[in-house]
Amino acid sequence: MTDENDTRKDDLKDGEALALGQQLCFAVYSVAHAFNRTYKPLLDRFGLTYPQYLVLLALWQHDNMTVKGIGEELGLDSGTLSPLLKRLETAGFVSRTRDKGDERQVIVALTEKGVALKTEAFGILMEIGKATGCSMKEAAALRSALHDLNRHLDEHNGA
Amino acid sequence: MTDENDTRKDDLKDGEALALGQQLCFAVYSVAHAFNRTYKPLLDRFGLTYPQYLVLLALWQHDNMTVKGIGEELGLDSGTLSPLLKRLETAGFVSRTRDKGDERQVIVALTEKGVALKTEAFGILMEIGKATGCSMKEAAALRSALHDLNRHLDEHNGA
DNA sequence: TCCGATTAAATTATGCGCTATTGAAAATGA
DNA sequence: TCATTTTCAATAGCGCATAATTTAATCGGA
Repeated sequence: MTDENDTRKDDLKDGEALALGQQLCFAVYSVAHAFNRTYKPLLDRFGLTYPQYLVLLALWQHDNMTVKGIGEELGLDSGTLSPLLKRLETAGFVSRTRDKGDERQVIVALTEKGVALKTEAFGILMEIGKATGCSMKEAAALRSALHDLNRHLDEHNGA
Repeated sequence: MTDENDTRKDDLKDGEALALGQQLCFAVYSVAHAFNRTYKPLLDRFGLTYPQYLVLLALWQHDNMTVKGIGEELGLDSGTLSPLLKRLETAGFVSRTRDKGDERQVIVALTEKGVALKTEAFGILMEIGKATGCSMKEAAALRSALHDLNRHLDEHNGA
């Protein structure tokens, strides 16, 4: 599959690029699923899904965000977030109120229960870091490589 | 968030483990989405979705697989695959026939159109490898690190 | 042979994610 | 001022992902 007659230097041969792109995207795909499966049993105790947890993570770092702000943070749009946030509201973790100044905007804020969950979740979710089986250094390097990859893909897409 | 009084050696401090696990899982989550967005416009030309493409990739490497076999390859179960394979069948890329020997099993095979797509898709999907912006070496290292991570997470889950 | 257990696939229900559309509120501009 | 454009959120429709249930076929032992 990689026997193309392409002898360019300083660049990927076409076949290699194809094979590698496939392997890389599939590896990312698999790991994303694996993370999901790892988090699920832990989050089930709180009645949370993984993306819901990501939204709470964002709010724990910076409370009172608009839907758009959360979307930019996580790379999601309102079509995904609106129903998700309603479920978080129903579950009592966040409140959704229209901004007085600009009534198009919905401000999402943590409730007391949502703030309390941060402390509660800390102890339980800690084991994920250990489940990765990585040393600090490895994990940091991997995270950095993923950020670079993300940036390149975004450039290729959006630009 | 990381100011725990934990001074263990040779292991992650709790706070660091939490922060890193979060950053790592979020980075993977983001890159998976980014890959999806990158592939989508290319696959749209063939009327394929990303997971459908992954199924075809598996079949291009090894034709005539059972649903279970495909599921093991991709980490998906019949709940995901059954409707997906029906759509691929409707689109004319694969055929689904019961095994003569064991009628519980459904053999998924490429049609002529499905085989032809491999050649056709090659040229178009090649640019993904380049979109990663990685050198061969970087990509290979990243893929390897992801495989390790996947293995660790799987061990942590299934054991 | 018959009965129970196991296996394979499909089905159902819930939730995520994207796109496109809608509708309302703001900002812009003649 | 009034009309156009832009922005933000919500909604509907499609497809993926998982768990739980259902149905059917195979295999094993009495």
